[in-house]
Amino acid sequence: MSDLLERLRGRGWRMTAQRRVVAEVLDGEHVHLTADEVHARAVVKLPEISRATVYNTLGELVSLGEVLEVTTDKRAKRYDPNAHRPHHHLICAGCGAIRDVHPSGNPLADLPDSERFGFTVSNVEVTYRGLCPHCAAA
Amino acid sequence: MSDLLERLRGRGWRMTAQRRVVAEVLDGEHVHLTADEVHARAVVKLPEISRATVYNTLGELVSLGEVLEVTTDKRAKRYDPNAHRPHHHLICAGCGAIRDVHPSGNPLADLPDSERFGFTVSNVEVTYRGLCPHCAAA
DNA sequence: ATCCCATATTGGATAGCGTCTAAGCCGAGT
DNA sequence: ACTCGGCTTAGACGCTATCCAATATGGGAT
Ligand SMILES: [Mn+2]
Ligand SMILES: [Mn+2]
Ligand SMILES: [Zn+2]
Ligand SMILES: [Zn+2]
Repeated sequence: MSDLLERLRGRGWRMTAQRRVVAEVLDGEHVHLTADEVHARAVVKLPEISRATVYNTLGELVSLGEVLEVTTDKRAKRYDPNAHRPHHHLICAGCGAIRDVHPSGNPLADLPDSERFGFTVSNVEVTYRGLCPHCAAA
Repeated sequence: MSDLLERLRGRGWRMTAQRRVVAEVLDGEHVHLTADEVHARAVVKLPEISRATVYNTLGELVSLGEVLEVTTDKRAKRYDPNAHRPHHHLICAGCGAIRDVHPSGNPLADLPDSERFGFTVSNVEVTYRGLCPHCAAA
């Protein structure tokens, strides 16, 4: 993701201060931030950036395949900068902590043709749920 | 799910016209309805039922393990009456159609200890995405 | 059959998250 | 420097879900 700005420029993106700052926030920590969390961090570097622009930019990054959306519940969507290494997620039901995980095996191969109903299946998301060590102790 | 009312009564549920109607709606079609879709169908049989009661009842059925919540995107949660036979979901990115699927293999077993980070992992959801035959043709 | 009250229901207010719009701004090619 | 199509902005808006205080009722007790 470090050369994200180069790739985006190469795709004809007009480079603006706002887009640069959003990209920097995502590049900074490999965590799963909500749009408002991204906005809060962006405001530190560019105080006048608006929520709408953060939403717009995140949406574009998702369309370009540079960032993944993670929808784990009915609260805010989260944005995952780790789009280039396939992985799944492990979520604590107590505190909401999210960890990247890399299971062995390929769930796509586990779906037989007879269970595909003629669909063109292109993608699979696996979400493990449980309790983190801290929440399990409580 | 046909003896759902019996099971609920056995658990000390106070039986009301509203709860009966919500249960009947879920029992009727094995599809994945939103809360408002459940409400729309319930109103046909009990015109004065409120949205709040539908939300309350669905939440209770989820707590009791009789119905599952399916969160596939940032639109409305869907309620799955097929809670007693484990399965996963296949979703069309075009029209949003949802199908139950039964993959072979067990994704829980595919998550090695080294990828569990001390979590107590209790549950796994798999969501396949693609295009249904109709949307793939368009 | 009637009473009673803990529990359920109700409509409307409220909140969270995201999208949209109209007006002004600005990057970058010329 | 000029120009213009794309970008940004603030705030309005929409959808989904929850909360609330007032009212109604299921069903055990009498
Ligand atoms: Mn991730
Ligand atoms: Mn299902
Ligand atoms: Zn936790
Ligand atoms: Zn479709």
